Amino acid sequence: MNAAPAPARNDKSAVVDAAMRVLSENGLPGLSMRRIADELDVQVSALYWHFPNKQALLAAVSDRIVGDADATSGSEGIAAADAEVVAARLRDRLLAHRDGAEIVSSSLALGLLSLPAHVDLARAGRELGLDDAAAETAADTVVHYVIGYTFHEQQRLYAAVVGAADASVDLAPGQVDERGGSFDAGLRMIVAGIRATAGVS
Amino acid sequence: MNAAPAPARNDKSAVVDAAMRVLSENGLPGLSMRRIADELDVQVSALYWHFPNKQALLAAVSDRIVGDADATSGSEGIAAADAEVVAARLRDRLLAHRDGAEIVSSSLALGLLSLPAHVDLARAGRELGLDDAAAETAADTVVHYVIGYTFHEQQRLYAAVVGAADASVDLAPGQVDERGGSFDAGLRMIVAGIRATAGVS
DNA sequence: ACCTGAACACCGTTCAAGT
DNA sequence: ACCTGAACACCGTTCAAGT
Repeated sequence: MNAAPAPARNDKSAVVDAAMRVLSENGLPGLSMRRIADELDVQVSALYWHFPNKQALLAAVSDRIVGDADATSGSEGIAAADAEVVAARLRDRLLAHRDGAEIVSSSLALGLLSLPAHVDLARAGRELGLDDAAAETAADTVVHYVIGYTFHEQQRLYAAVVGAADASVDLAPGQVDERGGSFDAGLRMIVAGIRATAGVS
Repeated sequence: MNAAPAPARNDKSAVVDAAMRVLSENGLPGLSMRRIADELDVQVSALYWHFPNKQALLAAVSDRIVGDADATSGSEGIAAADAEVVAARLRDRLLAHRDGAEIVSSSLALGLLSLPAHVDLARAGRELGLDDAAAETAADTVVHYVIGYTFHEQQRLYAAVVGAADASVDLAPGQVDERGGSFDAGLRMIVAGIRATAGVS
């Protein structure tokens, strides 16, 4: 008999959905609690029922970016993807969302995010013959490289867009070019180092 | 005959000095234009005579952190420091300033900062036998690693300090430990990769 | 369980005007 | 050349209160 339409209340994941929409339209600088609230037709304070603070919400956004629960990480049954493939996949995910690398970078640094890719990378390292500690180090190294490189790249992309519309990028000392293949070249260097450390012939 | 005490007007470097002081006392989150202005006993708007915006001021702070003009970079006369030494030196500089890695990371991503260490790293790569493009890639790779690792580390340090005084770090899923030697291990892996790529025996 | 309304203590940036 | 004063359009967070 409860007839009233129950005016569409939100849950955690609806809030994250809204945040993803705001992110893709406004970027990280425009991703404010107020804009997210507006997207949901709700007061800002309502968001604080779902998340204790903005960083926690950003961590949930980060989870979504790197793939929280779906089929990216092949767990253990699947044939082990090698480090290069895992790294490239992580990069694609970061690039698929505006300012993805920066958001993930800060959630990770704050210890609010665990990366599925990190697990896969450590496993790949062990399969190459590294011991557990060295495999963790190798995974950290690759993750730092991927995020650092992609962060840098996304900022440049944004600056180029602004610059094209704005024509005032005289501050930056140039080279908006840089080969996309440069990512792969650096990645191959790191993987070569991992192999060398593991003593693979 | 101009007698009046000329009430201590500031220049660019005095503004950066003040910013460095505010940074070391309040960290990056507390580094606001208003606090810098207060440190100088000046109105906020006065800062905009010296710098067009906050990012430009942060770039000047970054220059200071990584060593803008002094004797860090051995230019060409001096015996070439190897990549590991250059990287360790960069890390020390970042660690020497609160939130140093994060500040430098964003200035770098925005293209507002050029790293003396990058030049040294590229030279080290060429000396190992890499061609110019590969040497640039190697330098980028090392820089991304050093900044990413140190950023992560500084955030953990801060979280640990806050957590100790605050006892509310239940958000972070643990491991504030992590060996300091892990940085060197990762760095050695990358350098091994550079050597392998260069084909050194 | 989920939200409103209002407030607090801040932000970066601009601009006319002063000396 | 360097700064003031005042304003504009924002922020994240808290909290009593509502349903």
